[in-house]
Amino acid sequence: MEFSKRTQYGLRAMAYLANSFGKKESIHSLKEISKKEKISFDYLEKILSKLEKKGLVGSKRGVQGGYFLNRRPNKIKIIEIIKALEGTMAPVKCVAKEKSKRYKCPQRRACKTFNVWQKVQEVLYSTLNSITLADLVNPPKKQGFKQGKK
Amino acid sequence: MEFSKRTQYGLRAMAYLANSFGKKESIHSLKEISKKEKISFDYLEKILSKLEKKGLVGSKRGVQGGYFLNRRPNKIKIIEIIKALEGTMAPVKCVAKEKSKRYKCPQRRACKTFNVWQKVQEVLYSTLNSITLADLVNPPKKQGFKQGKK
DNA sequence: TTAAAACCGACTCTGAGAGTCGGTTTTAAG
DNA sequence: CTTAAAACCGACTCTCAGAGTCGGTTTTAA
Repeated sequence: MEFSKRTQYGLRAMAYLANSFGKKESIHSLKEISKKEKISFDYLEKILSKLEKKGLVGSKRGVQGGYFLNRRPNKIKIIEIIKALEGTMAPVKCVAKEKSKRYKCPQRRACKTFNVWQKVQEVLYSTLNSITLADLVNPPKKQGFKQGKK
Repeated sequence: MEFSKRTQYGLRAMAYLANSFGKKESIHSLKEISKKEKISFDYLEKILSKLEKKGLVGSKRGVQGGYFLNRRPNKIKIIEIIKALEGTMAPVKCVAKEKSKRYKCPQRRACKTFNVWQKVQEVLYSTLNSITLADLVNPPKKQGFKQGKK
């Protein structure tokens, strides 16, 4: 039950980009990000490429190019990033919201554990749906985030 | 970010045992459980063995033997089962409560994402800490569980 | 005495995750 | 117009934990 490195790295990279959003230099090369965040250059590339395809970041090719956020940090929910990289937010296949990821086990009807997993998903969802990149860069209070509704 | 089959199976088996707790036949053989829950006999054995070592289930050897819950279902929290099988409840290594599972990454101090993972852990913890096996066997309401505090 | 059960360690098999590599295209700057 | 810095892309390897199997040992009720 661990989030993949992919997701962890991706989130770090996004936070990095968010940190300079709106400022003078808000576009950053792969090289820079990977160096600063100590993430393998080649691997990070795949991650950012994925995030780009999902429309979360934009890119500019050529000299002076790099990546940047496509939206204001407070408009990018953490759950979007995680879903983009993890594919789903489901703790088990049978509760996946995405049709393609879901797997309905034969004994679904009788399954006593279904509700637990559903609850877990719900709670994860509502939590990560209520935090944005802006909250990371500029934490709301001394610690932690406020509880969000679905 | 999926819970392992191990955990999923384990929870199902526990729910199965909880279902007959207190009744006439509250001890069940591996063979029976694996058949009813459609889980590989050999694999389930390893799972129950683990749960036994953690004191969650008891066992009786020999003819007429089997497994049974060591405590009343309402005294067994879901989080205990998950921790026993998953090892930890941490979504990433750096927030693991268990010293042995924790990994403090070099740039911890500057990490903008730490709080998110901590929040996720907190929310998972408080959720699964508030649900017991009894809730599975006999769901509280038409659906879902009430929110629990840490 | 027998058969049903838990117990146990060692083994295999597989796939996803993590990371690497080589080359192509785009583009700002000199 | 040339060069170098960057994104882009597909194919490749490598590893390990998870999932499952197997063969044998011990315990115990009937």
